[in-house]
Amino acid sequence: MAGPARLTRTEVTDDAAGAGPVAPASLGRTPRTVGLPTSRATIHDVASAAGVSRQTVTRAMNGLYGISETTKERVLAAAAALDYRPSRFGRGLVTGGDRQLGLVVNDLRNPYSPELAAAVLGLAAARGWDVMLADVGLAGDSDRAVQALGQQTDVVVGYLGARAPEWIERLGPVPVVELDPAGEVLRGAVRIDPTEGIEELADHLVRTGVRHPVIVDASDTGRPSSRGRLMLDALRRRGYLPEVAVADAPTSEHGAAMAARALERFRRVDAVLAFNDLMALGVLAACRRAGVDVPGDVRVVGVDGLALGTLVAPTLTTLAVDLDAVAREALDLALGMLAGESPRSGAAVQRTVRHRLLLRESA
Amino acid sequence: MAGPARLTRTEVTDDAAGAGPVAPASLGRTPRTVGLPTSRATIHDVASAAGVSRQTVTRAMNGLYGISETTKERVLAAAAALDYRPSRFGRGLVTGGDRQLGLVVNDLRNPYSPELAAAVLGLAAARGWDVMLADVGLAGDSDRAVQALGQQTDVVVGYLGARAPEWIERLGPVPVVELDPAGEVLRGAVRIDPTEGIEELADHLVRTGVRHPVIVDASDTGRPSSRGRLMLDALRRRGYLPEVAVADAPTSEHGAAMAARALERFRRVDAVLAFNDLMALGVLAACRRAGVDVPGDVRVVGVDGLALGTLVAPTLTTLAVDLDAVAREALDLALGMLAGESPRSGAAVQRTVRHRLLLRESA
DNA sequence: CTGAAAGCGCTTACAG
DNA sequence: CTGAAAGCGCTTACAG
Repeated sequence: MAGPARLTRTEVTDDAAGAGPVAPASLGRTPRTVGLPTSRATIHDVASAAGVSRQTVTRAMNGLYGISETTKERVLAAAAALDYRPSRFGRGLVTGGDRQLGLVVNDLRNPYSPELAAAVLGLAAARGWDVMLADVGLAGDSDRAVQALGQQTDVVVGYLGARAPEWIERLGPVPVVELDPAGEVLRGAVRIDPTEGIEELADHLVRTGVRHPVIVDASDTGRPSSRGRLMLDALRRRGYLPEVAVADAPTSEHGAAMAARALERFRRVDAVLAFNDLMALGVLAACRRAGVDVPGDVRVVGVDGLALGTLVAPTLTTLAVDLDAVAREALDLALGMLAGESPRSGAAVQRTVRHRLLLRESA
Repeated sequence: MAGPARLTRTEVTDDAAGAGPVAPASLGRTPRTVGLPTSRATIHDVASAAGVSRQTVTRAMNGLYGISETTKERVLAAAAALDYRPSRFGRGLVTGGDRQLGLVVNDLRNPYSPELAAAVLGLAAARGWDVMLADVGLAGDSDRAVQALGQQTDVVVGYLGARAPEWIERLGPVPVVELDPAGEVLRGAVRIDPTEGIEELADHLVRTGVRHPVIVDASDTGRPSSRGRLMLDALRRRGYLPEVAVADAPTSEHGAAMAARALERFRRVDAVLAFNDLMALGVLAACRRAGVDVPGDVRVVGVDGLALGTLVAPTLTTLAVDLDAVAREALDLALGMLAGESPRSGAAVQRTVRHRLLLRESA
């Protein structure tokens, strides 16, 4: 595999600027019309340029009735000449503006995030909402990103993780719907509950004759995750004594490494339950390298139900979460909070979406 | 593989509302304080509730100097009691507000989109910009989505595809930077040019002794894409006579289907160049099913450089795009246009980022 | 068909 | 430390 080579070679073929001498600071902005202010044109500028009043400009710009074709054209021409763009603030102040939804994801590079975002975006678009996105895994200053989101939007939905209490405090009165909350629910939340799915899975393992399952877990505390503990419980109740390995991050690399070690140490392993699909993909890779057949020798199961799981061979059996349902419940909750059903100091409110066993080829 | 089972079972454990009798319409919103208007509280409401003037409220809310601790506390208490949130429009009108970047992606479920979005988001966050996202592949009404984006943001960046001219027209004076433009550049654009990468790739195929390459292309016109034609040219100039198959969408399924057919019809195929990584992943799957070894029997190459390509076996050789560079050039261009370097009627402006051969295991 | 007035909710000088 | 005034850029009634 090639190393991280420098990929960039950028050629600039900038047709417009950069050729002539540098203009003095006061002329830094190309003046479109002599004598015009350098800042953005306002409705006022257009009105005086076209020789009409401000509300005539409004009529022309917004295609309203009650304006003659000729004045309309004159106004539009003036607007175009001035590069006029109505201010979203001026307009929003009087119209109320579009509803805006702030979506917090943890890392867009983790394939789970875009699948969730797609679900939220689709639903939001259908309702005429705009969506502002913040990635707290990517942003250097995630505090600022979250705060900005709160200021620019009507409601915030997303993965707040361990810092939820702090961020919710910072967000103040903004309605917040946490997705898959880690701790206590302060405002609104959509829980994603694997309990039943794990029971289904455990039954499936028994049914298919698995004898020595292993759990490849992940958590940043070093101790098993709650999901991992549920898996362990479900297996123990069925008479299994599974090993549990805990990685400090749920990446495919960690999944591969832990699976490789498990295969080496416990020759009789015949099933691996991974914390999520990404780790399970790593497990599949490790099996391949070790010459272990999946699902013949070892069954492999992930959690999340990513589309990604259908692109590999064998395709990945998984505890799937219906992200459209998560998005639906989240927006529904958010709308309710916005309407005042659960004010700031009101009781927390939550919904639950359950994982479901999605049998594909790997188990 | 399991069919599209219904994944959702949603249980509502809504703690707050829905228990008591339905309130009459006029009381639909829980009144926090008797006699208060049902709409959102304004700075005015807080001022009169706290018995101070509006700018004292501003001071308290924004943590400014020149306010006594006691009045500050009183104001903050009143604000909390009223669930007061400063209006983004009122504030934006006077402060100018945060810069906002509108990002247009084509389909968040295609792994290319989130990788691009992550790059743009990271850069935007570093500069203190907010990002609004529109998915024109997902949105029912993509026209509305694009227009809304133009109204709410300072600049629009993204994949406009075939409808670019129409949307740019609709966006009016909003600075627009197209990514990988399909047609003529009307405003600003970052081109992604595979020419050199394809030459590199063709040389690599010659060097590794490939004799019978096949191109698995995609385009919605039925005719080869420009990328496909470049591949064909490069191979012909080296004495190859490659078959070209054109799918109507660049999906892994199509990649698999076309590869399967090619492997069946042309037994001597020893390399497949796919339109993109997603198709190449399908090609890998088809090879596996056909019992064909990659890269031993057939070499497989994609285009894009998705992280996904490292999760499969063998890992995918690809013509990679440096999306951080794309994002950087796009924001740079956008900033320039915003500063007035390329006004509406000015010359179009563009940059170029080149693909680069990224050798992994599959070729 | 067009314009003078009022006001949306906030902040920024400026007085006191 | 606090408030009266002005104004940000727009639209919505209301007159003419």
